[in-house]
Formats: sequence, structure tokens, C-alpha cells
Amino acid sequence: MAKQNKTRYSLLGLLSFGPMTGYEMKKLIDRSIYYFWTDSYGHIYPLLKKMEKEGLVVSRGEITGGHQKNRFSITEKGRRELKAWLRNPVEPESVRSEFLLKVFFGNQISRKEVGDMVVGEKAKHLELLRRYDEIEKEFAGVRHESKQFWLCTLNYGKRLSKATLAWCDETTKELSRKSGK
Amino acid sequence: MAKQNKTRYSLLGLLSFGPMTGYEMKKLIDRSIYYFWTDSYGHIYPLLKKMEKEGLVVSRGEITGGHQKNRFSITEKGRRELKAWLRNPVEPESVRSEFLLKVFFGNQISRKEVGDMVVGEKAKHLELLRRYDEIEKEFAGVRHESKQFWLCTLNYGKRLSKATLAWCDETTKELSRKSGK
DNA sequence: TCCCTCATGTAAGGTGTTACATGATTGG
DNA sequence: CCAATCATGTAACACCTTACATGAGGGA
Repeated sequence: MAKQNKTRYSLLGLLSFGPMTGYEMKKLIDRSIYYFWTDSYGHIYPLLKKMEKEGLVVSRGEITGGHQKNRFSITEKGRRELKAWLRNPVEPESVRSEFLLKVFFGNQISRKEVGDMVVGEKAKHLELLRRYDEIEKEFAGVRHESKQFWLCTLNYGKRLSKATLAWCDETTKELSRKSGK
Repeated sequence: MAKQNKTRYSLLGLLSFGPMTGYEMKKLIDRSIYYFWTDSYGHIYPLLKKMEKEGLVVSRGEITGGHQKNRFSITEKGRRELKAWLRNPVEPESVRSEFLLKVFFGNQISRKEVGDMVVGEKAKHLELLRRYDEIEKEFAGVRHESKQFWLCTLNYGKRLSKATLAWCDETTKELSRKSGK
């Protein structure tokens, strides 16, 4: 049996905040939790259908100006499943960092080229930090019972990015040292 | 077209250090780069065959005591492909952290339960740090032209785990505060 | 004798992405 | 009028894991 489907829980979780269309879920993911979660339409839409068959969600078709919209709500069964998942221990995740893999085999190319990669990584995380600040500003006015938890995950992202920046600087120095045995 | 296969490069990279069997590659991955890369036999063996057809690796069958072993070497073409990949920009990776997803939806369960999750995460990273030290000790005696790069990735792991520990402590405090609006 | 490690491999199947297809609405 | 966004969905397919299968050799 392959790995368990986690996307269903991200959708159930979002629906626990209130009814939403698949489109809105995707947008919300892209705007607010993209730094630790992604999903694609090609996965979301079929999955919502499947989950409706399983009785985890229900949809109410809305026709606004000749256009069909499917707004989903979480059912009691769905909420139970969400909570059960939340209480289950976190399954070990397989990390795969293409970036670190490249650094690991860095000896195949020049030290300068690896250095450039590190600079690129630094730029990525500077950009991320900028976007974290944006999210924080958006949060500033929000009042929601989940807000404390949202700030926790945001904080996680910030800390990790800052740690990565520090590593980038250290590594840049390390790689510029002569031969560095 | 779906995402490009990265496992092939991990295998080519390992073979750039010297000839190896599929079994040895898997063991090496599990022992030395497991903290940022994983692979399974069910993927490695078929892929090596495919890569041999593509001329990236060659195998020499060895029969040691009636048992068949396939020792692979990287070809010139394989080395070119490895370098080309190393020089390509790192493709954006889709991060998916089940742990953070659970924290994000933490409001569905009790604050104490989320706190326990955080404690569990802390334990994981303490264990990781312990294992990083082990790897470092193993490295102590090694002389290899790639060693500097290996230490860089190791350092990355350490820094990230330390940052995670700091986040865990901060979050534990934050969650134990009364209501914490 | 039994278990662990060495060693290779196949089959099945789930997960998730990209590309494609369609059409309405809204704002500049 | 044109572009962007809203909105849904299918088809194809690559990726990778798990479970299963097999068998030898070595050590306790």
C-alpha cells in the first residue's frame, strides 16, 4: 500500500473554516500556506468528488449568472475524520532536496558554480521572508480563533528561512577559502 | 509532462565516486544523505536498467559464490548528464509538511494536543542532531576531494534542526499562554 | 537452527502534476 | 475588445512506495 493521501485533510481543514469552492480552496492554499503545502486543480477537483461519495463533504450547486459553482461544506463525518487525522502521530516524511543533492555532488563542477547556487538559494529565502512579512501584515487586522496557530506556522517558516540565510553566508565563506581541505 | 526524475542524478552522483551495486547505493543513501534524500529498491533497480539502456551507466556482472551481483559504473555520457543537471537551476520544489498542516488546523483539537505534537517534533530533531554528530565523527578520518561539500550539507541539516528546536521551544511557550489571542 | 544481512527484482497501486479544454465575468 | 480572473474538469502519465518473492552466506 502506498503512502496515505494527505491532500484530503488539507481540504477538510480548509472547509472547517467554512464552505468553499474547489477554486477558492486552491487560491487560499496558494496565498496562505504555500510555504509548506501545495495542491493542484487536477488533484483537488476529482478528490472533492470522491470525498463527497464518501460522505466527508457535501456540495451545493450554485448558478450565478449561468455559471455553475460547486460550494462544498464539511459534514460531521468529515469533521470526525479531520480530528482523527490531527490526533494521529505525524507520519515520517521523506525529504528530498534537489538543492542539497547538488551541493553534495558539488565537486563535479567548480567551486564558483556551487557558490552561485548558494547565492541563488539565499535570494529565494530573502524573497520568502519578504512574503512572510506580507502575510503577517494581512493577519494584523484578522480576528479568528485559529489565528494563534497560523502565526505559529508562519513563525516556523521565518525561523527556517533565517537559518537558511545564515547557512548560505557561512557556506559562501567556506567555499571561497583556498582549497578548503 | 510531469516532473523530471531526480533519482537518476542521485545515482549518477554516487557512481561519480566509484563503481557500485544498486544495493550499495541504497545503503549509502540511507547512511549518509538520508536527511535530505531517500530512495527505494523498487525504484533504484528498474531505473539502473533503464539508465544502462540510455548509455549513462554500464554494469559488469560479478558472480561471487554462485550469487549474481551487478556492479555499475558511470559512463562519459552519464558524467556529462550529471554535470548538465548540476549546472541547471534548481527547480522549485513543492514542500509538503504534514506536521505544519496539523499545526495550522490545530484549533480543531485541544491546545494541549498540539503542544504534544510540538514536543514530538522536538524529539525528532534532537535525535537528528545526535545522528548528525555520528556522521561527523565518521567523516573525521575520511579524506576525499568531495568532503568539503559533504560537510556543507551536514551543516545545513544541523542548522535547520537547531532552528526547529528553537521554534519548538517558542511555540510550546506560546501555546501554554492563557488563550493567547 | 535461526536470524540478519547481502542482493536483486517484479507487480500493483496510490499520489500528484502538467497539459489540455471550455466558457463566463469583470475591469481597463 | 482584450486580458485577467473566475471556475470546473478530464486525460495522460511520471514518480515512487509498499508488498511480495527469492535465495545465498555468515554468525550466534
